[in-house]
Amino acid sequence: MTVTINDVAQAAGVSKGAVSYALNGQPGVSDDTRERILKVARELGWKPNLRAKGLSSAKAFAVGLVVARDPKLLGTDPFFPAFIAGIETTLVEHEYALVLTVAASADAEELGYRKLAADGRVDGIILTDMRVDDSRIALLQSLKIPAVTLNRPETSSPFPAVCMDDTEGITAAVEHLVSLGHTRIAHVGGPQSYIHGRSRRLAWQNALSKAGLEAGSFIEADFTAAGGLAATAELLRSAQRPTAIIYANDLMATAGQSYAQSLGMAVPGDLSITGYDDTELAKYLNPPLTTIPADPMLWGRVAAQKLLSLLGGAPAEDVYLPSPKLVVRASTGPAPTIRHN
Amino acid sequence: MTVTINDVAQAAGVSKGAVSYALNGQPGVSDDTRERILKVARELGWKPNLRAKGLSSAKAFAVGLVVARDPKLLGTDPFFPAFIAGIETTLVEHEYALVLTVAASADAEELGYRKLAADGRVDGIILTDMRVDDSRIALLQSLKIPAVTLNRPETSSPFPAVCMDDTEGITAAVEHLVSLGHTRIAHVGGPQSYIHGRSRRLAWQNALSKAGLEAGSFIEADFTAAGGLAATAELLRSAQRPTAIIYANDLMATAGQSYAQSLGMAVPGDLSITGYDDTELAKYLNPPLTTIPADPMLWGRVAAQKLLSLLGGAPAEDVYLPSPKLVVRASTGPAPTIRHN
DNA sequence: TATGTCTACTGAACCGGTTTAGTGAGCGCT
DNA sequence: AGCGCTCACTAAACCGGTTCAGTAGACATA
Repeated sequence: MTVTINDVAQAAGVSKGAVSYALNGQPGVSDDTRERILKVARELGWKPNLRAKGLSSAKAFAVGLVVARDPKLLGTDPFFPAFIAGIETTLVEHEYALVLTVAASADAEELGYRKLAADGRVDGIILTDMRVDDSRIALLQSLKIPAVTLNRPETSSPFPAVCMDDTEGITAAVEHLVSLGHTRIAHVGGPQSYIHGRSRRLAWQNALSKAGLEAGSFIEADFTAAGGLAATAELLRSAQRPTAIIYANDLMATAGQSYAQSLGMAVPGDLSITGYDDTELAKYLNPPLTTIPADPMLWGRVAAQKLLSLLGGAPAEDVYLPSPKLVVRASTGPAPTIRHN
Repeated sequence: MTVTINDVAQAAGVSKGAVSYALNGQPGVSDDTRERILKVARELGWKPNLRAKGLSSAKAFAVGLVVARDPKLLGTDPFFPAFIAGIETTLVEHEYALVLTVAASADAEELGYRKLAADGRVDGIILTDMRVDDSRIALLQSLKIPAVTLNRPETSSPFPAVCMDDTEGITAAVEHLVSLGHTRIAHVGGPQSYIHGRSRRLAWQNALSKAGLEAGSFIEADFTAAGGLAATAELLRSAQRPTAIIYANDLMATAGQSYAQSLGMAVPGDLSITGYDDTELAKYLNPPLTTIPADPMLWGRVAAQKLLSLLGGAPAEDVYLPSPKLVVRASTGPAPTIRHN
């Protein structure tokens, strides 16, 4: 049936061991013999059996990703698909596979990691959506499974981090709005338990104070359209109605924009809006959305590279990716001169 | 270190074989012995080694999914994430894992399937986005790997199909628009090389003729926002400008709606719009989008169930899921009485 | 009592690789 | 010539399960 290492050994007139050495580039065979073995293997069309390799070398040749999201909301998340595509571009080059787990609850998430480890499904894991005080770091340490994190967590982590600074983009958004004359710039953020939820809020806050403006209104939402709408409604209802809102992602921004328009407000005439992610839809909205690209493909590609090199024994050094730059479109404009409230 | 079957055998005072029989519920051991072995295994905290199991039983305990999409557009696809989540809900219950491959080109896609098979990474595969004359069916047959397909392909396929009829929803959309007085109902479809691209167009076409209307304008787009916009532009430019457009997915509908609005048209005053998918964003748009839910979660769950039962030796019978019903929102309304063209 | 059958189990082969221990040949050195 | 060393390779153990062939003992049957 399928050709095994034994067939190759027999055909080449050597032992299994010699074949193994020859094919793994290890010493123990002469150059002549090695070449002969390789030739025979090629002729026979031999492919190492991954399962056998895995058993004897205690490796899985796969990396894992656990996506913890409400499955109903997962479809609207522009990050993961592209992120996974990025991971894949690296993995295919190294004969690795991606094992994906989706977890709906925190318990399921932990179980997901435990199972991947216990079953030896993966050799390493990519941790995304880092949280403040993230318990997964200790978990993976106790499971003795290597990992890389997206951005460096605040708690000490032995795992290398692949970092992409989001403060620069948010800061640029604030400065852009300030230059347009806005003074009431609100922020609709993601959950503050996520470090990217926090860092975006802090960047917004700092940029405001740097511009000499008083603290703006902040509402903690949840990255969903529903949450973005609710937050927007609350902001527009308030006495100190903002003239611009910086959203922590495009989805909330889009929902907010639609909501404002449904109230009869003009965007950007009455309200300027910025998002984060630069989803494909952003430039096709009416008006097109000013936003900050997240480049999840690149992030995935580099994270996988880092993980593989870590598995290969490389030191656990952080990687820094270029900060994404603000993309200005038509959802931001000069601050209204006449106040509507 | 980790406890193996040998440890259990030794502790229970029996042979490896007996332990294997006992733990797999196979005959060959008495009830007394079986119970004793199970007890010892439990006490020792034994977990079968998946790699060893895989090697000796020639199974991977995993199923595969190859997603063929332009990675840049993948993020906007609401289908896959939820579909994958659905698959997962089934797999976790059966100790199976999901191996995900992302392919950017047709070549990469075929290579993806070949690799999954050659490496024995998976025991079965779920085929999505079925195409007219889909070469993957023959490919998987030649690779001797079981599969299930989403909807039944037109070419003969030995694989069970998990079917969700989309014609009923599209038909309902046409009828809904007809009842609102529309007579020029256009369709912006997906690539006609996909069976769901075709079936939606045919459903639209048939519903029109059934309503006694003349054939409407059809434009083949590509399920992307850019494509939706371009198609909409073309339709609105034409002499026979439609008063309603049925889009094959929400993304194109959203882009089309924004475009029409940017031209100063009112939705639904001047133009009624329907989508397909019922993405989370749909109900938060301005106006909220009339659309047809796709329920990818359910689809994924059932597809995985079907695949696992197929792997278990069950016969390859098709499964039929309930047809999704049209969700009417504010993007559809009475046909304009005064023509703008 | 001799024979056959069944049950309950053992020992070993097997899956297809990796790795370790061991061996014979060839070589340099004294 | 004799010693030790390295090189190139083999045989076998090993990873941790499954499964097949064989066997001892209990029991029924003629």
